[in-house]
Amino acid sequence: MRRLASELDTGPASLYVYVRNTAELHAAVLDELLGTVPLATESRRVAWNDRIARVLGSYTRVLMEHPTLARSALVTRPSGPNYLALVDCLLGLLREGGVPDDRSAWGIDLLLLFATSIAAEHGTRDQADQGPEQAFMTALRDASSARYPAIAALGNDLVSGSPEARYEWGVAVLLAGIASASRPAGEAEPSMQGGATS
Amino acid sequence: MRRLASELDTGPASLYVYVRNTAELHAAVLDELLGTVPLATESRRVAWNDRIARVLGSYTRVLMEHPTLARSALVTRPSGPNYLALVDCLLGLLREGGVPDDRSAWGIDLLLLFATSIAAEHGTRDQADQGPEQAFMTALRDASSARYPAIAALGNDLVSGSPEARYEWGVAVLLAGIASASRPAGEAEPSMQGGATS
DNA sequence: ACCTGAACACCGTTCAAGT
DNA sequence: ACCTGAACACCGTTCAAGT
Repeated sequence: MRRLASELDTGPASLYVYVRNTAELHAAVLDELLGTVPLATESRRVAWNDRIARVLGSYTRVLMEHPTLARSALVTRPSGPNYLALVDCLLGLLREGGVPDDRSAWGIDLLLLFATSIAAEHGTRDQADQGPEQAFMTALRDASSARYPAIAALGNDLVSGSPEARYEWGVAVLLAGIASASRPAGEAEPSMQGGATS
Repeated sequence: MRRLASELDTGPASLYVYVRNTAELHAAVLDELLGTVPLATESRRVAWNDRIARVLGSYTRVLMEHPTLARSALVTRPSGPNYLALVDCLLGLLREGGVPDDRSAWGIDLLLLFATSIAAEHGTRDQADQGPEQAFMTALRDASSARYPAIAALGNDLVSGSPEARYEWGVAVLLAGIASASRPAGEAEPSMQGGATS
């Protein structure tokens, strides 16, 4: 807020004429950036999974370059026009892939949550402290096989693979799971003791 | 920092003798809290998926009650003894379910990322402003069918279901996907142009 | 009516100075 | 050697006062 204000040569108070708080500012900026992600309406002759992976990848890349926005998007769900267009595009691709409507409705949340949280996690490390992911990795490597037998048994598998390969695999896992896991029955109409309503 | 310091009747500077920064403090507190999650070694005669869902649910519940820690865990990957015990337990359950080692090695990350980010997202809303999830939901409902055809086509499916039902389904999706999506070949040894190493 | 200076109530972190 | 008061450099948000 203060940085933006001084960039605009005013006091921070002036911003509150246009925006209610930081969350709303973040949401507005993010939606503006989302205007740049290409929605895969162009590419023909590409499998629907790959087109989803591509669109989701663009979204992830935008958030990766702006980790603050990713973290913000995680707590304040975006709902700007460009975000809705992204959702619409992904829903269309899932339908194209023959995923049943009720499954893609919930599945879209999973895909976007995954992309957003990966970006919030891995987003540009400011310092050269190489991140705490590495600390976790070495903790896994050094884990005593007496106390943590399963970790020790897995060995190098746990720390293998580039972040990119893991990301791609995550998307594949979600798509496979969304296509195969059926939704619980009787959730269309919330029950009398329902949780989401009111 | 300052709040904890004044709780301890000192200046905030004193804390830096025991802890390097806020992230490290958060990690230490979280690991302490994780000491309370019951690791499913007890329950016999329950399907492995359900036992995973149960353990992951306990983890999620802890984070839900401490949203700040959830957000912190998302950017600074925990690596304390109790977190490692949780990872070890989940790996054991996946193996018990017959999931191949290389898949469960990467799958564990997906499960924990999902739980952590759900908690960061839904964690105790401080105010009574009912959260921005609701704003997104109504945005979906009001989406013009001309601009967002796929959203309009899905209709009520998009906004159906309690958060709990969606969470449970998310875990099911991940487990189904992890079991079915094979890992990309040739990732065990990073290639010469590999990304994770160095 | 529209904008904003100045203040309020906070943060995390550092470091020189104390015991 | 171990601890810490006080300061530094920031935040987001509000509101009375200005034009």
